[in-house]
Amino acid sequence: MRSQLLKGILEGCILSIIDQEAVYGYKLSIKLQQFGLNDVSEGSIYPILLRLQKEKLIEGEMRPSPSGPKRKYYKLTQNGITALNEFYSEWQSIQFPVEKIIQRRSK
Amino acid sequence: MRSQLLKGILEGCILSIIDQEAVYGYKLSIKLQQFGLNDVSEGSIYPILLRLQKEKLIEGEMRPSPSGPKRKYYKLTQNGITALNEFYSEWQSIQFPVEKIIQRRSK
DNA sequence: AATGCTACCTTGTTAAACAAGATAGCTAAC
DNA sequence: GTTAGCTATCTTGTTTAACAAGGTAGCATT
Repeated sequence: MRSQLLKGILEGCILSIIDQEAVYGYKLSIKLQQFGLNDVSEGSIYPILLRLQKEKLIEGEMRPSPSGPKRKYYKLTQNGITALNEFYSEWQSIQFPVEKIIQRRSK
Repeated sequence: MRSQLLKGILEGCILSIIDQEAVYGYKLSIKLQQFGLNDVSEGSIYPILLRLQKEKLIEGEMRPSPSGPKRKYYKLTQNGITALNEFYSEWQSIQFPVEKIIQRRSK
C-alpha cells in the first residue's frame, strides 16, 4: 500500500485470518486482497509471519499441496489467541476516537 | 501509545482537528486526549506539525497568549484540505476491510 | 526443456512514533 | 526578587513496521 496507515494493523489482521482457519502465506496474500486490503505484498507478509512465529503467537506446519510446492500452514497458539484479543481492543481504542475526529471534517 | 497501530493515522487526525479550528500544538495534545487518543506525546505531535508545515499542508502564526508564552496557531492550506480528504478515503479503505476481518474472530 | 504458476524467503530502505529531555515565557506566592 | 509550577515549543536518538525488489525452487502442462 502506498499509505502508511496500515502500520501495526496488518499484524492483527493476519492473526485474525489465521484464527478463522489455518492458512499459508501465499493464500494469506490472496485473502487479504479479497477482504479489500489490496497491494499488501509478500514482502510485508512473510516477515510478519516469521516474526509471529518467533514470538510464538503462531506455529507452522509443512503440508504437501495437491498441485505445486509444499505449503506452510500456520495456526494460532494460545498466546496468539490472547494477542488477537488484545489487538481487537487496541483497534477499538483507535477506531472510535478516529471516527469521532474525522466525522466533523469539512467537505 | 504502546501500540504501533497509530502509525500514519495520527497525521490525518491532526489535519482533521486543525480543519475544525485553528489550534496550537499544546492544545492539540489535550484535544487528542479528549477524543480518546491517550498518551500521544508532544514528541509525536510537534514533529508532525513541523512536517505538515514543511509540506505546506498547514501554516502557522504566532499569537500572544492571555496567560503564558506565545502560541503557534496552525490552520489548513488549500493543499491541506485536499490532503485531509485523501486521508479520509484512505482511512475508509482500511477501516472497512479491517472491520470485516476482525468481526469474525473467535472469542 | 521451456513456460508459467505456486510458494517461500531475504536484503536494504524509508518513514512514523516515541521516550527523554532541553529551553524558555509567564504568573502567583512568598 | 526569586522560586515553583504551569504553559508552550522543539530536538535528538531509537525502535520498529512496511515495502520494493529480487532470489530460489517445486510442480504441471505443453
